[in-house]
Amino acid sequence: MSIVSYLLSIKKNMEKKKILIVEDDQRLAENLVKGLSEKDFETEIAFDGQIGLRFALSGKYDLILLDVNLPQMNGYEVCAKIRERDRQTPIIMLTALGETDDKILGFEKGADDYIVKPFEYRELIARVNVFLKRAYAENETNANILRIADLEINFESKMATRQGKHIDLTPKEFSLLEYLIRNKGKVVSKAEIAEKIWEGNNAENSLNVIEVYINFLRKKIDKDFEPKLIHTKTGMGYVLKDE
Amino acid sequence: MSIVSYLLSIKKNMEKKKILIVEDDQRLAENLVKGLSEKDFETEIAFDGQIGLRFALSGKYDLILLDVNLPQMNGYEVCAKIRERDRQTPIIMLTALGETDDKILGFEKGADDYIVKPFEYRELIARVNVFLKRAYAENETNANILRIADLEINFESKMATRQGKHIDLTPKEFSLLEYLIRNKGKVVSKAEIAEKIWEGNNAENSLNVIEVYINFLRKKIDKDFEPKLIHTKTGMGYVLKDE
DNA sequence: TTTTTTATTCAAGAAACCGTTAAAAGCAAA
DNA sequence: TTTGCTTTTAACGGTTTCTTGAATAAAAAA
Repeated sequence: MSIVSYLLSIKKNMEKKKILIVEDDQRLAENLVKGLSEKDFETEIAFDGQIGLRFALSGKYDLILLDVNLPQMNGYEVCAKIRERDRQTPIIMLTALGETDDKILGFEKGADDYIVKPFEYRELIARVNVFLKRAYAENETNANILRIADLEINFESKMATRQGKHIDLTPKEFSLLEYLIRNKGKVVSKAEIAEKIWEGNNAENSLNVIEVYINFLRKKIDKDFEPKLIHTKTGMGYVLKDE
Repeated sequence: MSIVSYLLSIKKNMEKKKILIVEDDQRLAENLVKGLSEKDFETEIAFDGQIGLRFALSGKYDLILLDVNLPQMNGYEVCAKIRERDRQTPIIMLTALGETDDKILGFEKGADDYIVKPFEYRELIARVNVFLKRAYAENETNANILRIADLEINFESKMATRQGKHIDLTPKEFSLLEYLIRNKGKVVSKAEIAEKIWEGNNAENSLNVIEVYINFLRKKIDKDFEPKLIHTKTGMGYVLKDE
């Protein structure tokens, strides 16, 4: 399989990737949005460093484009603060400064790449793809079974089994459980779940549907088994863990 | 922990990383070896594309530096052939060609980065570190953790542990403790805490809630342990320190 | 030492959050 | 259209978390 068709096959399987653009130059920001949308990325813009940081920490982006010269808080600072909490999400710095010292500073603060303006879109997009491809490849290592304790889900049959017993799941139940397994050990907030599984079109109020679905899942995968796998962290979210 | 000290701590823990240099310009190749050895990398050189490819496929390298203009087989071809077998190992292309088209071609063939000669060593090394850091971080479930003495808080599981014992915290307790740890060694006033953790909407009078929460924390993280970590500076505020 | 200020602790009520049920709404195949 | 299944909404009770005020204790000032 060629690299190109490999990339295409990835693109097809994945939901749209979300990119956060932190950039105060409105014209440039809009151009970025346009360029990235054409390539099927979802984008959001933050016009200053402080807002950018807050957005970035929401955890809903797959990659962050970060300008250096920003109002409120400069890009290096934003980058460092993001990295205090989140070492995962790729950060590409975007700036007019082309001096090596500036680049080194960016890398020291935890940036993954550093693109000097003016740049060509094609290059930007190529670099974005490098990091997304890697991030994606990591998770997808061996294909179609995910496990935790004696519970496993199978993507081909869209079924779960626990202690070898088959469990039927509806599509929503399946994707919720998938999300929880992919994040096992990590507390995921209802906002996060709404974002990823309910497409974010949920207003804040209607997080109740998640509670209901957690309840469905518990009945199916925890009720008749030990140990319980779904745990509630009141005020924070849910975790799937084996304890 | 700062990004820099984090990187250092990784460096210390890991065995030397092996880098393959595929480059026919002998002078440049030797300079690369020298520059990288200084930073504690192990290197091997291949002077043409075919040999480079054979070395690369041996799977023993952590990263590959790949020139484009090579005898026998050019760098794009080598890159493509490596990627047929191995999607993992990071490849950084190294070339005098700075045209966007060339870069795009490199990325299409599966390169991860593309550095244009002449370049500064510091930048090269920074970029090498980006990819090694990521490759390394994957394996180490490198959760985001803050520490002081034998106490740590984990942002993923939203739990604290002291002397290896798990401690459950409520959301407010967690963010208060986080704030104290981030400011360890520094006396933080109740006004400051109110501002950051209670959103400042508290009038001055009701600082009592903070005293109550400090008390909650003490019960959970200090009561059964030595040494005490939360200290009161009457009239000034609280400090978290190890003494 | 006494007084005054500041901090700790406790208990109880308020508020926010979660689990559960039932019923309505949506949807697709028969 | 009817049927059967999935998804969503709404309501209510129970639980956990948060806040408050008052009593007690400790520290600083007089």
